[in-house]
Amino acid sequence: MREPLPADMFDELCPSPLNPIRFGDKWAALIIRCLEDGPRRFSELRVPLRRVTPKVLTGSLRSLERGGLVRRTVLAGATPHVEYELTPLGRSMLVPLAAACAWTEEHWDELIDARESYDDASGPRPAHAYAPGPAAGRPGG
Amino acid sequence: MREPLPADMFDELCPSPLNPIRFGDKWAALIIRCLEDGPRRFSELRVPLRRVTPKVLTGSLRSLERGGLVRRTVLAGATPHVEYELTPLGRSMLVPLAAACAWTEEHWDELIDARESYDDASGPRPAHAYAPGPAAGRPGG
DNA sequence: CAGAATCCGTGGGGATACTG
DNA sequence: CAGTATCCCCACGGATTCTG
Repeated sequence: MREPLPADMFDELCPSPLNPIRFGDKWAALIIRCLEDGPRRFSELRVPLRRVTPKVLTGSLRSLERGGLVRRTVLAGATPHVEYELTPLGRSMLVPLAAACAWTEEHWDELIDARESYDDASGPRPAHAYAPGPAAGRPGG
Repeated sequence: MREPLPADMFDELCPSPLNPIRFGDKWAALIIRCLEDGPRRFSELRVPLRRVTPKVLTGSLRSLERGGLVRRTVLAGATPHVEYELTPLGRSMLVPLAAACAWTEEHWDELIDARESYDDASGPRPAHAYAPGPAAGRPGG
């Protein structure tokens, strides 16, 4: 709740297009995990999410707020101070999110192998190699 | 298993951008539900998924195949005959999919209300009305 | 600190028409 | 029947720069 978020909270291949299950937009699931232990400031979020530009992070947070999953609070004071926290609705989403993460973790190797063998088989092909990646992002792990 | 898929299997607002949980691309979750009871032919899938153009349906099926969730089988014969079915991996995905659907169904009203009040509050605003819809689709119901 | 403004590339996804 | 082939649009998301 009070510990700062670790900079290496997520590894570089996260989110991955291999994961078919996605919560919100590309970064939403990661944001939700960052808020799991209590409210966080914008700049706190930027630490584990340093690969996300401020514009994109803001957009993602606005989208979560719009969906009722996150509440944005402007604290009074001389300098800007904004906190983001999960709403009860957002918190309830941790359940299916955990289920999705568990599934992904359990089947990660199969997902890798499946894509590899598909691409091996259809890559060398001359025509109709048609291989559109899924529009998916890896939620958590 | 043998009953044809009903044309009204999904309602028109499905998938909906209100749902933050998404499996694969826009139509993947619907396809998976269509395959739940056994293998289906391309034209069988087109009945409940009649709003999806053949090109897009093919793309979605290829993506599922690439991810190892669906197997495509060309049956021998004079006229083209292709079947799609869930792999064990695809079938295992029914579990988190069901969890997601349950969550969505349970919180549907809250999702609607949240967006409505957000848009009511920020819509009339002059500047920074910044309201980017989430890149999400409604999985099942 | 917490963003906003601007520019821009990529590709998902729809419409339409055609084919082995 | 089971797709392909084109064309097109625009929303997502990244880079960069600027500000109350």
